[in-house]
Amino acid sequence: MRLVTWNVNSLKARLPRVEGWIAEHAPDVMLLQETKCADAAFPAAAFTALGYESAHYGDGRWNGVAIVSRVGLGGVRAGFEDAAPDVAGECRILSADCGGVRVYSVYVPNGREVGSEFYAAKLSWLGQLRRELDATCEPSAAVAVGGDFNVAPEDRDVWDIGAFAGLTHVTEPERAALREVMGFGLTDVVRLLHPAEAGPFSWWDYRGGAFHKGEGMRIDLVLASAPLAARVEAAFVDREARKGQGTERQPSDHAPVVVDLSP
DNA sequence: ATGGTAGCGCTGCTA
Repeated sequence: MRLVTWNVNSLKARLPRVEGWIAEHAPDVMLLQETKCADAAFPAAAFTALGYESAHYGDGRWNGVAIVSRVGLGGVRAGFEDAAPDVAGECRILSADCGGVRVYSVYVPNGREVGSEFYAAKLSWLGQLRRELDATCEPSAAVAVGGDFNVAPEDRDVWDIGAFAGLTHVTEPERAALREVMGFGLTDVVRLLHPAEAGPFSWWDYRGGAFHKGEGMRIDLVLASAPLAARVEAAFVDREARKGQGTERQPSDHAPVVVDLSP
């Protein structure tokens, strides 16, 4: 089973690229983030035409998450089961059962500035994610939590840690909150299969030619429970999908993260 | 050089 997570930065703007990527890479389950559309505008028919079921949770201009599957799609839950008041109201998590795996598509808040109310909300959201897992699944089952975490787990997951002094995505509280999520019993499977290298990065700023300068970050993750992590045959970032700046159809600023699982 | 790009949508916010 091929499981993919991809922050598409507007599904409307990216649909041709997403369709093309599906045709070329034949994913079984795709976790999408930043669809930037309302449920009524979600292009479900485009996925149906390709042989996929889909579910979406979005309310308009920002955020929005989706799950697309050709191996079944049931038990869909939009949002947190028990949303705390400080994390309610944004469409950032969607979960479902696909091919025997409980999958979560997550879009962690960016945090904006360290110390801001948005930064506090990001830490709170990650805490809520851990509680969601505790309440809705078991680490002994096949569970995958994939998405844009907006946290670089280690210093080597950014191009130059010196450039991040005082900035979000690399602070210890963010990393500690991510570790709390993983403490549920989840393994970062790209890191599992790439134990010694920097990155591989999954996001590059649109500005300043960051992609071509290698100035990226690894913030899109697939976290798997132990039974699922044991099935990982490959885990990689498709950098090709980040290319094509200046062409008619722009790429997302994120590349797909691909995980291949044995039956 | 306090910039830059992309998306949404029409003014400025978000990333």
